[in-house]
Amino acid sequence: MRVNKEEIINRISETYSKLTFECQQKLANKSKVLVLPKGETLVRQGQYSDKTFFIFNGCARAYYLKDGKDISDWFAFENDFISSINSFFLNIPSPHFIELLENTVLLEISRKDIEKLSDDFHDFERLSKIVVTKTMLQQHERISSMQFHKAEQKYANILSIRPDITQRVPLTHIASYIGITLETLSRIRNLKNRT
Amino acid sequence: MRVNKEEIINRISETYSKLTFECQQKLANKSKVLVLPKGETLVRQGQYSDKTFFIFNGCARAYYLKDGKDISDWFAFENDFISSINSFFLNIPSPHFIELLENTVLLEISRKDIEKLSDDFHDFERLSKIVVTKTMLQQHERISSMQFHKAEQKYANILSIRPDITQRVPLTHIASYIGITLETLSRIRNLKNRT
DNA sequence: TTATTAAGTTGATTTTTGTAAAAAAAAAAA
DNA sequence: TTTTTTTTTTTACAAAAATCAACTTAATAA
Repeated sequence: MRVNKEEIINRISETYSKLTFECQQKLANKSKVLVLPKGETLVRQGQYSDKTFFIFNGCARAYYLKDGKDISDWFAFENDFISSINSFFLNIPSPHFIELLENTVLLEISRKDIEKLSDDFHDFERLSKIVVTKTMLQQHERISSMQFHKAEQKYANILSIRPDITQRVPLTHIASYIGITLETLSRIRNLKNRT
Repeated sequence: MRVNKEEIINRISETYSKLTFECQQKLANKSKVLVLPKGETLVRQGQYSDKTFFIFNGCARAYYLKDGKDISDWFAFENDFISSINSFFLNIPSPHFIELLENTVLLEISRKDIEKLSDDFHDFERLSKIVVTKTMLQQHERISSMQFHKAEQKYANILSIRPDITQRVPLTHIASYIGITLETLSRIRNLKNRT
């Protein structure tokens, strides 16, 4: 797949917060386009990951293994950013894996370069603030949804936020993401079908 | 209680990200020190709240009423910021109340002024990014803790983050914050005592 | 295509937690 | 202090969801 780096950066600028031409160019110098197949692992548990990834198209998943169980922590679709957030922000070994759930085109940027760009360009600092703020608001939403709702309500909630998720993400991952077992999710869905 | 505004602003600058003297002065012009007693309500449900509050000392709680039940959404202690996050960032009527759990000294700043300061000062933009990032990381931590842990582990978790919370916040609020009932929390605490 | 593996469903059972109501303890007010 | 109110604990019971195991369906590879 042929992809143009400038087009990706332009999309970031349009989606989050406008960047000057100069800043976009500097970002282009520092970033790398990756075109990768479904199943590819971007980050492994235990490894330091100082990269953040912008999904141009496709989708990715962050998850961790807890007592051998696979627990999904985050999904990112087109126009979302994803990183191993603890490793990226706290500079510790990643507790997460990140893998691609579809063939995906993404832009990779390192923390070092983000820091440099944030130092040099006020508008880049703003963009990164806006990205973080959006993530923070999504997490807040997710906490509300988890805090005193039944499994059925949590599932309804994620469907309302992303109606196509069941077409793009295996149910096991959706289940662990909302904090229920696959079996419980399966039952919920069957109740729905019968009505 | 006598409190010096410059001292509060200096503490913000030291805690999160250094502000130039000029920026600190501008912030002083725009902000207001509040000295309020325990029990005071800062924000009511349904009201637009475009303020953020920095807790110099004391503590505050954001909560909402869901089917008549009081559910704690956030606690803020000294050196934390608190706001009705949906109202503040999305400019919608607040789903939350915010109340003080102790006699509290705080600094109030409006969104309009934060935006202006962020436009005018790169270092203020950076500070606000850092505040949001810290909140985002705390929420991430909280999600992990809620996702696949039993009530007991969730309680252990909050205690490890803030060991003095049981001395400062009624158990009802701690329970709803971690998404369990007061009765369940009470059972957990008694199991602990017997070992 | 067939074989193999992965993903999702179903049922029986157990564990965990919520609900409701009452009692005890602690804190605040008179 | 005594009274009143708030907070926390305790119990019995019900509901929700987890676990375990078997089975079905779908997807992938040979």
